[in-house]
Amino acid sequence: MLVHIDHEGIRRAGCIVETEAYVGPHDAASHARSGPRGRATLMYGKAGVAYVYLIYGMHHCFNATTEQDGYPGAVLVRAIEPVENVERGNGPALVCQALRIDRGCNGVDLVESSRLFIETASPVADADVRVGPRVGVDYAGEWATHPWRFWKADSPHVSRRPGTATTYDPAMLG
DNA sequence: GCACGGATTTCC
DNA sequence: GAAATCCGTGCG
Repeated sequence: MLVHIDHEGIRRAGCIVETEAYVGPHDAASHARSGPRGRATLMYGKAGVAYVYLIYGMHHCFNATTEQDGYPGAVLVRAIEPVENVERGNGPALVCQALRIDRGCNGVDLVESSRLFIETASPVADADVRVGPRVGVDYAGEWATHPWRFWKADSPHVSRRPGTATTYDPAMLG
């Protein structure tokens, strides 16, 4: 569950039901593809940090950094199931809109922070996880076909996109 | 310095 | 199917 407490102390939260992984310097779909510069610098830093960026000049996307310090990685939160003071969050930009997350949250340590963090609430069983190609990264060639999008089966809160679904196999993760 | 396009959403 | 709308990246 992703939790954000805004400037007025209002707590908003939702269970994460859809994510995408962006891993490694060679992932052509990742912002880290151009090296540890600019906004992607955070992806090269330590894990557990909020990476929030502006997309299409008007929408925000929230990521949590992953992997070891020096090796780039992040998980994009694409959808949440409303839990507290949230109406809808079926899409990366809508997640940020619903939780009032913007670039002011960029760089926040999700482990240490008391205003933006992730809680383990009701984990999704492996059997309910669906896997497919990432969305909106067709420009990335072969990397666009990697099955690095994960969502909760039959959840009405995942972003509405046509997607080839396979079941999740924990062994597939290297 | 400047042109180009995007990890999206919404409306025609 | 296309617009809305900034900023990082790439190239000069």
